[in-house]
Amino acid sequence: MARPKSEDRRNAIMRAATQVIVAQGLSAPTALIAREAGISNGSLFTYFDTKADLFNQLYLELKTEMAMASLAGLAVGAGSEATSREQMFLVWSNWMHWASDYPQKRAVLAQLAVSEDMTPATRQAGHQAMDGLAGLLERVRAGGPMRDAPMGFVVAIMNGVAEATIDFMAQEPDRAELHCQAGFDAMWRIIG
Amino acid sequence: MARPKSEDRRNAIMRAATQVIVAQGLSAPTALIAREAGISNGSLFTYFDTKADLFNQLYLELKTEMAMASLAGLAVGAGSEATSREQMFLVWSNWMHWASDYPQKRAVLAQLAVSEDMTPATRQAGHQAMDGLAGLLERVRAGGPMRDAPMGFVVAIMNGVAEATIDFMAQEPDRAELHCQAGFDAMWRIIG
Amino acid sequence: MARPKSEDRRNAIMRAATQVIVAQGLSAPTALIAREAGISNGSLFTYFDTKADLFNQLYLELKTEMAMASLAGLAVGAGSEATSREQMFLVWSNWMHWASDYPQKRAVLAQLAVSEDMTPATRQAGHQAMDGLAGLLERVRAGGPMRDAPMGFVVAIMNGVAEATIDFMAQEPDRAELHCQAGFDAMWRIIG
Amino acid sequence: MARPKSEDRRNAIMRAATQVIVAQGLSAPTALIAREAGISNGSLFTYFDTKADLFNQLYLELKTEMAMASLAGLAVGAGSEATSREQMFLVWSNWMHWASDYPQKRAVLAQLAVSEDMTPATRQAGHQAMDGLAGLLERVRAGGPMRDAPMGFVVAIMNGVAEATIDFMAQEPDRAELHCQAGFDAMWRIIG
DNA sequence: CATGAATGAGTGTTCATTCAT
DNA sequence: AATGAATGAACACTCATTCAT
Repeated sequence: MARPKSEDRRNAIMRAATQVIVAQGLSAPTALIAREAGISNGSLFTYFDTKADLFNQLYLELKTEMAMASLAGLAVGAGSEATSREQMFLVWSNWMHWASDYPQKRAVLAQLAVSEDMTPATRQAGHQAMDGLAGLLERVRAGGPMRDAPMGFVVAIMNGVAEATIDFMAQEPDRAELHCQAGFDAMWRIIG
Repeated sequence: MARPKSEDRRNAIMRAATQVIVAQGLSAPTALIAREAGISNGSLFTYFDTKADLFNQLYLELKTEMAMASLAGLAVGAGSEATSREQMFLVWSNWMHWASDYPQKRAVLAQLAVSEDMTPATRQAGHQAMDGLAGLLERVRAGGPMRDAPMGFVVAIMNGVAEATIDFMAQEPDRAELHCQAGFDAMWRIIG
Repeated sequence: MARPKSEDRRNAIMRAATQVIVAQGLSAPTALIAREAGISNGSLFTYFDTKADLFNQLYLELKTEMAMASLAGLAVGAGSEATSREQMFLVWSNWMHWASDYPQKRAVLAQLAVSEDMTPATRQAGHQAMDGLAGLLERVRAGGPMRDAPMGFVVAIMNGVAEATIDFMAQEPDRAELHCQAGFDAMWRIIG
Repeated sequence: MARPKSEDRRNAIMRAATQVIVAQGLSAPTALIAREAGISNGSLFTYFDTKADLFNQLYLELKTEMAMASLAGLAVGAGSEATSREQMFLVWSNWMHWASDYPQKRAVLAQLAVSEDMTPATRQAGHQAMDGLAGLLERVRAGGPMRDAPMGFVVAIMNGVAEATIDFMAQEPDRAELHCQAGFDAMWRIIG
């Protein structure tokens, strides 16, 4: 089958896109991304049909990575001893630290999230990446002050608090853990 | 440089820019904005040096308008009889309803806020528009659970909750007042 | 009204397009046409929406010019003393000599005629340019051996003979008049 | 260079090229031709050095096929009983019907004939394919009204009439035979 | 100051051809 | 020889900005 499409190259493009978007925004030329990835400009299009396609896939990949990191260590079964609050804190902490550890990825994710050319399908798939959290969050909400609010509203607020927390952890790295905890407390006061 | 003869024309451009950005995003051509404003494409540049300049000024104008609307009816002196919570709710309610009444302006504001070409100066000035709230917010925070967190963090979280609330008021207009109240309660639980 | 769109520039583009197409064919870059016309590449698109648009207009212009030249001196009224044959020869002679005098225009016309991006509307309009000939040709056909063939067939054959004649006039310029006459005789034997 | 292993593959490419050119014109991608032929895009270039090479060979092949079909049944020796007119009509009829039977091949031939990248050598060879007709045509011309015109001129005119006839046979299939005859009559009136 | 034509750098994408497998 | 990924030149068209009128 001749030279097979290389997973390495695909990843290199993703990595290059992330860096270039951080530096230049979403309007960065595809040619620059290609160069950064060490391939020819034409080659980019054997891996992604269009620039928008690349962006959609990049969004999904980053979102999925973030979700996986956030959900790490979360017991899926019912037999867990941990309280909801403890579980929630685990997720929150994972989330915040992933964002702190990969500020570029998080920045690009934020830009892509508001980009015009994210497909509805992509957004849909992005939400699903967080599905592992759904049950837990549902249980928490049901017993808290927002029990009557729509789930989407709760999620949106949680996201808002999370974004703010991440920003401040980045702004004051020395007090990152403090902010992480403060953000969680705030969030918990809302829904827990 | 711009030495506008007509304030009307400047306003027309601002209004046109808002509409066009809603429809096409920030990459909308200046020529389209000019046409929508009923002027020639060249004329736009006698009112704004560059496209980025227009965007910066538009951002400031919208942000200021939002701030003015939010702060309406807020007693500036210390002699007010209203409690902090009551004052805060007034601001919150004003804010939410401005956003509901002018969804286009709010949408554009949101896009501009994350745009690469907002200058630091613009962002700075944008914050100042909210200065009228500073004292009140300071007082509230000082007595609440986030008394040890930096002010910016509190503001950021409040913004996050506000954005989520606005979105849901728009999504379910019939239950807008409910969501407005729920959003406020959430916010108050965090800082109040 | 600021600098008005200049007819001179438009003509310069048409002329440049003709030359460039002769040299490079229809796949010639628009940038080259622009350069040849002494304008910037962007300017070309203020006069023509697309490359195809330019080609359509060029086709029409050349076809019209050819038609005008061919019909020159043809009496339109019924009072003409000239026989049909004489009138027909006049047209034929005009036609052949226009093609001989402007070989580039004729060559470009031939290329455009078979181009994929000639609009049906353009072809339609192109036919109309020859309308002045319709009545005469109709009369000639009605009295000749092809009286029962569709008019379009007659026209097509006439065109075929004309093309062959033009080619040979160009190939042997010294005997151009001879070939012109021979071509006419051939044509006349078919339809006259 | 091409050292084809399989004549079948070569033919498949030729066939595919014909179909694709009909659908998309000469600017059709080689990759599409390859896919249509059931081979990889790279393989195409082991059979043909360049796209232009493929087109030249395709032209020759089609032209030769058309010539073979046209000359079928034509007695080569001098002993034939048939008159020149009868022989000529046989050729004409063969020609017209080949074009009617293989409209795609004929359409592609027409496109290639005016293509920029037909080499002089190819055109030369194309003419030779018709050599079998030369003697007959020569004899006809010598006794007809075009006896003084160059042979090439006669051929060109005959081609022109033929093209027109083919077009009309295709346009009105019901009256194809009529047009075939009418076309021949016209042609014969010119040279016979 | 208003107009809108002029400018030309910039960009996503295509595609003939090459070459590693 | 066959495959199909890699290459990179090419190109139509856009658009912020300038400038002649």
